[in-house]
Amino acid sequence: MHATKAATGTRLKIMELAQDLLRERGYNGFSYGHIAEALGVKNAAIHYHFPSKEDLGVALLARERRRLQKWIERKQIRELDSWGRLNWFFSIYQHYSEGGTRVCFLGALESSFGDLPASIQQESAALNREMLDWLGAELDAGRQAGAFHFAGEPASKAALVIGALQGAIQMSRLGRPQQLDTVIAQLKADLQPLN
Amino acid sequence: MHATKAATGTRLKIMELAQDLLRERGYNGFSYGHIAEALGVKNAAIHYHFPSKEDLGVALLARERRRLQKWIERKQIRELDSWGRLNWFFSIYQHYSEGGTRVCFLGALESSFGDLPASIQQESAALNREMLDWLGAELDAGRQAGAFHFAGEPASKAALVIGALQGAIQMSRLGRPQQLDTVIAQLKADLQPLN
DNA sequence: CAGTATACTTACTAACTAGTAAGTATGTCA
DNA sequence: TGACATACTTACTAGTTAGTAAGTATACTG
Repeated sequence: MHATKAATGTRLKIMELAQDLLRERGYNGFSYGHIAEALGVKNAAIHYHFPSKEDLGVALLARERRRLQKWIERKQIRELDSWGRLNWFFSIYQHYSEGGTRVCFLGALESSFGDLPASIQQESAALNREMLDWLGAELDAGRQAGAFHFAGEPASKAALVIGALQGAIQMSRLGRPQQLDTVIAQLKADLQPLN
Repeated sequence: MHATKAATGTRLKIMELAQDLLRERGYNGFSYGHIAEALGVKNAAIHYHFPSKEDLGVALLARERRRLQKWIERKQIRELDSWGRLNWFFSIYQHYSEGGTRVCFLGALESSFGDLPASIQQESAALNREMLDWLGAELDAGRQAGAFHFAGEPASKAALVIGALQGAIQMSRLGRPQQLDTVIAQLKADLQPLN
């Protein structure tokens, strides 16, 4: 009596591999054939678990949204201070980067946004909104507590921070693997209280 | 006796259209067929001007690099003050965005970077380097002149700014067309001298 | 033991992809 | 006038794509 079907684990393996391929080559850069070959099965096996590529994309984004919510609600995270939670948020992107070989979900999807299925566009927008909302509230609370310093609206600063992380992880692939860490250090310096 | 062949202008039209498609749908999201159909010619006509898709991509990036250099060297730009040049740089991205429908060149290419031809990867890296170098020097000079205020290395701040612009232009497509302007306003607020 | 669900494989299709070879219309120039 | 270059078209190929229909092996279940 499982919550989700995972008898042989193929479904999970497909998702893991698809996620890596998506973040390495973009939505139009990977095929069911690539996944099938890497897993040693036929492409029809992938269609059995995810009838269309759209289903697979939506499943990946929905899982990432669930993960983000779980992370946010986790006791270990909630017990950290403002800087601790911010560093935890940065570490998500550092993990995404994997040494400058991959980008984050939204960065991988946005560049081909124009011909993405509507459901994937919607899931992307929802994930983006959830990240912006969380970080905005976090920056707001941290500034009120004196942990952060910045001008303007928390929502604007949150957009800047997430945009910078997304852009930096992409730049890291252009022969500049240290770029993400550099930008994170700069973001932290810019948020430092004045004295 | 022309510098470049442009008798009927088809070559130029191809580049304009390819640039729009690239920035709307990514490198793997547009085909010679799309360009040919929109121009009312056959796909072989595109191959006549650009034998391979790689040639077309390289031509687009090389042109963008030339444009950036010309812009930088232009007298009108050189005569502006630090904030004037920075605003001019921001306006490039605002123009790129076209109301939240498209992203910048590097953003469009980086998400499928893994399976891009080597020559396109190199041109992308060169364009990125040139932008970072210019903005880094600009921020350095502006801070020394007292026009800007920021902590840390100019190169790091330049990476943050360009990353934020690249990320924000992508976020603008996720149902948040105002996101680029919001981030630009925040970047400017963060660079403001303290008193 | 029969029936059913799961997790596939085999074998296929229609559409699209970049790219090519050969032919043609038009203009330029000696 | 004739040779040549430019800018295409026609007609094609080989490979890849997402997706489907029908069959099969295995395990569970009443």
